[in-house]
Amino acid sequence: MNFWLMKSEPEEFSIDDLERVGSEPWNGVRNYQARNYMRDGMKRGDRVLFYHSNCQPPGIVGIARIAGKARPDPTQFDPESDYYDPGSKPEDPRWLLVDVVFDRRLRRLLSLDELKTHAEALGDFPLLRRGNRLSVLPVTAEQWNYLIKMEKQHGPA
DNA sequence: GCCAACGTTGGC
DNA sequence: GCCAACGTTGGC
Repeated sequence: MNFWLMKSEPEEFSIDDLERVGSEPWNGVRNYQARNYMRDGMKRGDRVLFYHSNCQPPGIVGIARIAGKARPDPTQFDPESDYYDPGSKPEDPRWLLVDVVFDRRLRRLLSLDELKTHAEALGDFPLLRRGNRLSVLPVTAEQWNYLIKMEKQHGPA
């Protein structure tokens, strides 16, 4: 089993939305590296840290699971979609999605600010890398366990 | 709203 | 294949 962090802007799709719908096709990923993580790295049952980005405060808010292996993202073939890609052929889809299933909310927000204060313990945590903009990031088992321990402790004042 | 970081595009 | 221009992300 692998661990991941996936970003979402809560104004677009929040952990509340995921809890309500239960499962969401993660469409619209149009970055090759993120696609490759989904295609090559994700399997049914993988665990996901659900991260709220571009909001105040940004941070990890919940946990989700991956429902199954990546499949073609239908929005790439829809001319009406913001994610339409006229260069992608149905017989050779360029873009993939995975289905993300709600697991639970965190007991408390693990804010980006707080995560930064644990940068040393987290080691090379991709979210904290300078200039990182990827919406799908790998997380190690050690980082996962550390973050879950953080969740169970009291946060900063 | 600003802007640093960085991916993509397209002219050459 | 280089690289300048441009677009997007996302924290601040």
